[in-house]
Order: sequence, then structure tokens, then C-alpha cells
Amino acid sequence: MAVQKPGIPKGTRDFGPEEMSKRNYIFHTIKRVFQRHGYAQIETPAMENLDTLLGKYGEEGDKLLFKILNSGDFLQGFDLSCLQSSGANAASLLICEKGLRYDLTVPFARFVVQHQHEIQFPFKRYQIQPVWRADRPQKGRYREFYQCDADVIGSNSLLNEADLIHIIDEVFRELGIRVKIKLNNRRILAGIADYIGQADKISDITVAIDKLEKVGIEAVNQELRLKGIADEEIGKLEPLFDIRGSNREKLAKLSELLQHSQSGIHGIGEAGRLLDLLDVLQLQSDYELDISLARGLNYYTGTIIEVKAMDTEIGSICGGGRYDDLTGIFGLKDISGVGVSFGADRIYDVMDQLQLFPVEAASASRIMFVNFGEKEARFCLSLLVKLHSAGIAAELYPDAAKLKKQLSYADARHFRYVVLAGENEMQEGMLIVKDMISGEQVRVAPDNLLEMAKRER
RNA sequence: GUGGUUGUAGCUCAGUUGGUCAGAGCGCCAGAUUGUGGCUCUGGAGGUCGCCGGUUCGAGCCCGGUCAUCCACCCCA
Repeated sequence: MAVQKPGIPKGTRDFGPEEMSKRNYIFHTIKRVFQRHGYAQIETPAMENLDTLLGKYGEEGDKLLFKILNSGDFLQGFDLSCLQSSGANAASLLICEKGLRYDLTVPFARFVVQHQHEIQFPFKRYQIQPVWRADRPQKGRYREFYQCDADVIGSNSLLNEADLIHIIDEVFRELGIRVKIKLNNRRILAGIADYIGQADKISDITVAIDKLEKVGIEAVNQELRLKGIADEEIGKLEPLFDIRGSNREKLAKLSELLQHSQSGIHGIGEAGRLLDLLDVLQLQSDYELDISLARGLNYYTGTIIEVKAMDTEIGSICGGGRYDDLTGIFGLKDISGVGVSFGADRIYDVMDQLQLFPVEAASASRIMFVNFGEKEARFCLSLLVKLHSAGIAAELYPDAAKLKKQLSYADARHFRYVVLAGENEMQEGMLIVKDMISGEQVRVAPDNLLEMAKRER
């Protein structure tokens, strides 16, 4: 039999030990901030029933769902002719009833409805788990990646938005990433659609103007034309794109332009009150009202948030927003939620690029005992037990290999200290402790090793 | 789903118009140092040049196909 070439699916990655300790540094930081703000952790299964997932992310989103083939004889009673008549995608729904989660928000909404009687509202939860998208991978885009979500459900208060933005500020401050927080409100976008008389095209309009910064006004107008919006109406949008100045000034201009749109007025009011709250928080990060911010997920209804790292080209590293009726589809009406999602993998890429990881993030065990043979190893083992029970990370090299090899190993694994207890030392009743950074060696009595290790910690 | 890029040693890559073109650096192993890592020096192992086919006296190089990869678009963390 030919040997298999090892490999993993496109867009997925292995994480080695050093990578993992850096990733954990990110997860721990985010977790700590979430907990400080009173969010409680939950987990949900990797797979959901497909009907939980379908239709929540728009047409594009549905296509990007990984579907799981039913077990057993799933073709029994399957009409093969429908494969040709309705296409593979439609036919797949007949033989797949499960799918991998696409984000953490929709499973959360499902969780809330299913457990509504065990939950105290407003319910604040966080969740750190992988999600999967059958996208074509590219820079900063993976098919399996981790999201770190915090959501509050069951409260309309803008204090929740403020709290989440506070969390964003704290997380990126602790990680050392300079970010710009962009804010908008879907109701303002709806107001804009009203304003040009195309309320039903809100989705097309927002997707188009989302690209304003990236592709320029001409390309946006072109796209709007393709979506069937008249030149005259496009012309009415121009003054909106021209809105500049401080957040307040932008809001004032918007109030003028959108004064006849009820949702526009509503959204402007919300944005204004949110800005008032943020002023109190004295955030370190810049935050900015950006009316070109749209965000693709179509369950958002109010505030929308996006965070970009300032010193790299990697796209958005955190996003979120308010969704007024995500639980409605699962049978729990009139419950509003708001949440943010940190993209751990992109945050990793940003920090790696900018070399923001502290050195400790990659460190391993502190102490390694050299193995000189059976008798010496037994002696070291007895010392190892004491270190372990004192909570000090230490290990004994498992084989009596050449000293050179053992030291190279200790070097490669970044041990801080190496303990040498060979025949000579055992006779003298002493240990040699070698500092792997300075190269210095000191003689230490076995009874003093623990004290020394504690001191050096 | 659309367009493009690149596939040569474990890794990063060089290879000039098809004719000593099977190479470098790093890593790995061994030795200089029979109980001392990182630095230095010396030596060594390791590749059917992604895969299949075609053109040719001759293909890593040209052509076709295929697979993989990365990048961009769509969309998104």
C-alpha cells in the first residue's frame, strides 16, 4: 500500500505548541475582560440542525454552510432524478439534516429560546468556539476559525452597546493593538433608503455603500445602477457621502437630510445617545460614526459595530451589532439582543505581524533535569515530585542520552534552568543548576532546590 | 461561484534562450569538545524538480491536462 501524503482540508490549520500558547494568550485576555463585565460562558455543539442555520445569513451565507451528510442509508427513498432537476444544492438538503455552525450568534439565539425558562434576562453570555464557512480561503480568511462572542439578550438599553464597546476598548488595550471603532445604525441606513425612495432596496444599497472607502464613489454608483437604482436617486445619495466632520456634526447633517424618515430619525437618536454614553467611558480607542458601514449579516437591525486594526491591512478583527428579533424565528418574540464577536485568528495575525506577543506567551516548562542513568533518574524523580507539588513546572529528560543532546533539547524548548545530578554530584550530595540564559552554573544542595525555584519564579 | 499566481531537499527559495542544472541558505545528523546548549569550524545524510501525458536526439525549463497552493473578486472574522 502506498503511503498517504499527510494533509488537512483547505483553509484549516494545525496549531503547534508555540502557536497555541500565543493563541491562548489572546483567548485568556478576552475571557478575562468578558468575565470582568459579568458575561457567563456557554458552549453549543459544532453542528446544528440545518434548519436552525438556513436563511439566517442571506443567500450567500446559505451557500457557505458546511452540510453534514446523514448517517446510514441516506439514499433510501431519494429520488435521483431531482439531482438533475433541482441541482446539487437543493438535493443536498434532502440528504443532510445537520450543518456546521456558521457563527455563534444564531446558535445562541436558538439556545436562548430553548432554555428560556432557565435563563435570567437580561442574559449576558460569552462563547469562544470555532465556526466554519465553506468560503474560498485567502489572506486572513479561513474555513475554520474561532470567534469570541459576548452578547446581551433581553434588554433594549443602549447601555449594553456601551458596555460592549467598553469591552472592545479594554481587550485591544490589553493586547496592545491600536484600533479604530466604527459605528453606524441600520436604522440610519434604512432612513437613507427611505430618503431616496428605495426603501425595499436597503440591502443592495447598504452592500454597495459599504464599499465606498475601498472602491470609490464611481464604482459604488455603478453597482447601484446595476441594482436598478435610477441616476436621479443615486444623485440624491451624493450629499450623504459628503458628510464630514465630528460625530456630532455628522449627526446634525443627517438629521437635516433624513428628517422625513421615521427610521432615520430613530437611528440618529440612538446613535446620538450612544455617543453620549461613550463620552463618559473615556475610551482609549478612537470611535467614529461611519455611515458607509453596513455589515453583511442581515439580522442586524440597530447599532452596528466594526473594529479595524490601525497598523495593518488585515480587515476587520471584531464586529457586532444589535438584532431585534433573532429569537422570533424560534418562537420567542420581542426579545432584543446585541453582541460583539472577536476574530481570534485575525487578531493573532495582526499581533504576529506587529510582534505584539510578550515573550512569556511562548514559554514552556521552567526546569529540566538531565537524565544520567537509572539511579540518577530515580533521584531526580524524587526532587521532581517536590517541585510539582509546589506548583512548579519541571520535567526529567526521559532517556539517558548524551549530555550534549539533552542540553540542545533544553535549549530548543526554552527551559530556564537545567539541573545536572550525575554520579559525581550524587556522591557529593549536591546538584548543579545551570542558568540557560547566562550559562552560569551554581552548586545547590538538593534541599535548597525548591527554595531556589520558588525564588526564581 | 469568477479571475489570476505559484508548485524544485524538512523549511525559504535560486536555477539565465530546452544540452555537467540537481543547487544555496536555514534546519537536521556526526565530529572538533569520551559530563555542558546557544557562537564558530569541518564533514554527512536528504529531492522519480506536484502528478499524467505530449513536443524533442535531449524537458526542472516548452505545450496540454490534472491536483494542490496562494492572491484578488463576491462575501466576510
